[in-house]
Amino acid sequence: MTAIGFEAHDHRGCISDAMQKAEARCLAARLQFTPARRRVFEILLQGHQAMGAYDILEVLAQDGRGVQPPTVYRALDFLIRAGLIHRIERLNAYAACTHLDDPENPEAPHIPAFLICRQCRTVAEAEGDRSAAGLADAAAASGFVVETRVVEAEGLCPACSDEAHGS
Amino acid sequence: MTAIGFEAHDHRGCISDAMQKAEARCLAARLQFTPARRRVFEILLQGHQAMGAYDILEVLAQDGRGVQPPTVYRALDFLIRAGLIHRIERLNAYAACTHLDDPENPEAPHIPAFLICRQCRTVAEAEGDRSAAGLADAAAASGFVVETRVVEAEGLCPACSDEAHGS
DNA sequence: GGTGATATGTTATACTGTATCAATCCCCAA
DNA sequence: TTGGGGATTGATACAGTATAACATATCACC
Repeated sequence: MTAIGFEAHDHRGCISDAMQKAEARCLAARLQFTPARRRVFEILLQGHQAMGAYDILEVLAQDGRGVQPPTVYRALDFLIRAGLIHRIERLNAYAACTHLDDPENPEAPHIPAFLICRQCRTVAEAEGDRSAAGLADAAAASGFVVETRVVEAEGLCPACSDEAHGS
Repeated sequence: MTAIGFEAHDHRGCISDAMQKAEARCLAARLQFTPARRRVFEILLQGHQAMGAYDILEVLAQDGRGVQPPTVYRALDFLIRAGLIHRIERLNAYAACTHLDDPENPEAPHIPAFLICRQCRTVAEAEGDRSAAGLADAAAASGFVVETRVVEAEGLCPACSDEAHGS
């Protein structure tokens, strides 16, 4: 269970890697990875931060593109359906998926669990399958049919936590 | 792990029970359970459904009270801090807590997990401590300090599921 | 009775998301 | 080549969710 996002890494490579994987994924699934969608994905890759739809809108505006909310929401919808990004319910925000690998089974949407720093908004993504086990039990016991899950924790990331302690 | 909400029960008794427990809890914690707060809690107890803040506002309006959004949000904030209700992130909605018991340790906020029916909006609340275990592992591994958690599953409750199958 | 903390009233506004309809693009078959 | 149909984008307007800011009132407590 790795939690990318709180560790130093080659960010430029990380972005281009993700873009390539996204390309491959859309190609394989016959999804149209259009410029607008590509750009929104790129913006979300810039930090490992959650961004609101209107934050993205601002960046797009700086590009000189059309800047209506539906444009952004459509791109976000697409990226979510394609499994390239996730919605962070707690923040009403969106973050790029950091588990684009899985060449074996690219279709299977994983069950993500998020660690959200309330201070710097950095989001780390962990596999949440184990987290989901308890839910599955409760659901099974009551006859509830689970379709989607949300597992999120909010708190302080290592860096902001250190800062807070003045260390 | 019981999931109240999908089972038949004495609803009137369920409401008055909850009100009494809430009274006791606020008294013990020296919190002011004012009429406005009491009324909002009561409204949320009416169904085991999640209600939006503006849904509650409508009901309050029928009472002939002041009907500004801040009134409702303040009451909701209070009830959440008091542990009497929970916010359902997935729905931007609020639901009364169904685990007001725990006379041993009323202070300790439990970790709730919700089963949300996307059709009838009924919300069942299960203990989510096990669900949180996986998250705790991931957090510990990366040095993340968890403060709050969100564990929610959306799907079909037994009744709506049966309906869908035309049985 | 005075005082400070808590709670409520009121107005305005910010933030988040969607409905709707028109225009465009692009693949592909006839 | 042409045109038909699905998917995408543009653009306007609006719906739904939440909070800022300031004034007023209430209450516990001294």
